[in-house]
Amino acid sequence: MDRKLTQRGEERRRQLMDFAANRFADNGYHPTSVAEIVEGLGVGKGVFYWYFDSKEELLRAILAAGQLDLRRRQRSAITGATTPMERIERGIRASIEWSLEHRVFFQLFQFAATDDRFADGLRKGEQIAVRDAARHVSDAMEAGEIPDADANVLAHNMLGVTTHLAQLAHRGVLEATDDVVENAVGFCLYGLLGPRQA
Amino acid sequence: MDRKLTQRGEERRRQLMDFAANRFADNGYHPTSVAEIVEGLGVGKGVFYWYFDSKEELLRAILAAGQLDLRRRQRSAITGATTPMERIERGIRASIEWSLEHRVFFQLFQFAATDDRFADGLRKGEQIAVRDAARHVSDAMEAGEIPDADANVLAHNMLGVTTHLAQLAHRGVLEATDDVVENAVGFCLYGLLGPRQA
DNA sequence: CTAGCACTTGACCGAATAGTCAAGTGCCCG
DNA sequence: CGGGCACTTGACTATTCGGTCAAGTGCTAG
Repeated sequence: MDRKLTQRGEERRRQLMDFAANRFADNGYHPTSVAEIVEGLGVGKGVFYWYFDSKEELLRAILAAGQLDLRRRQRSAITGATTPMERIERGIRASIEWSLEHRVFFQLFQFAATDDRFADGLRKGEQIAVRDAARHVSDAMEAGEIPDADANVLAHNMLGVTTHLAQLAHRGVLEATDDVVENAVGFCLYGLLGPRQA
Repeated sequence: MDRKLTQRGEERRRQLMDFAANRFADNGYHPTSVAEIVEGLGVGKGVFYWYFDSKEELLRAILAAGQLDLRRRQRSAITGATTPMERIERGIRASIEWSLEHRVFFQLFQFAATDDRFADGLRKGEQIAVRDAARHVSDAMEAGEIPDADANVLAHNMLGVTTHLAQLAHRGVLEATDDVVENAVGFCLYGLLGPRQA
């Protein structure tokens, strides 16, 4: 759906995405009906289909917006870092912080990863972030800061740690205190460092 | 639902769980209807509701069966290990192997974690496994094999790595070769080892 | 052989569901 | 002021959903 939107239209579209994202995250994508969304905003059903072709397209739009925001955060986090390891550490921290701050997006990502209709879209964004991280890992290897290994797998390992931590925090299993975050960051960095040399 | 079942009844119940688990994993829980399940087995709808109170209870039963199998595998994997670190390493390997072998269960776990209706049930089983792992981590700390830290968080970090690895493999993002598994295991162990002492 | 219970059938129900559309409303620009 | 387009309404459709149930069928124990 690409329609000419006035400022008022843009605002309405944002409202729909915002409200739906919250309902999807809290109640689940499938159990949340289009009727529920428009009722929540107090508008007619036609409004929804003026802005989106389908419920599926709505979620895709929400996911894309989330990914864009995350990528921006990651990029801005590593500017100014001088060494590859510093870039990696800042990237890890930024990812954890963003995930903790954006519960709704994060939970939507988690769901989307389990549904083939949305997983492909996610993969592309994830791949970009992972490739970025893997590049810094490679740089660190070339600089002799860490031992050689498969940079891509290592990047994924770190993603696994950060993702799981955010999941736990959002599910209330543990509180994401500074200590816990430090622990996770350290786990990643020492996992990267690998066998103690000498 | 607890009903007296003959051998034939047990078999039918198993068939339902088996078929449904596959459909749930491939198509999603919500998009898979009870009608689809009974049609797939070529039986009437009443059969389904003879064995399960609801579609929700069916998934819960499937999840419980999967968790039981995983826990058994983990327990048997660490018997015979002599040191805490050896128990940890064997536990990690067992978890990865099980997750790779049981794609259907694994994907169902992933989905269930995103849905409040099922997440609580999962949590209990996960907590048991994590507590178990955390105990070995604590033991390793007391034995001086690794530096002191929050054993629970460390156990969760490892779970994050193994879970993410299995997810990637199932999504076809990367092949779970021996090298990749070794890399992940090493990442966990060195993450645990932490700062190089002297 | 028969009584009883485990199991099966499939039509049926009310309550959703995603999505459509003809008929507006109201803002903005010329 | 007036025409046109962005936007909104909400009744409507066709379909599907999870779940029920009265009426069987067929195995098995006595």
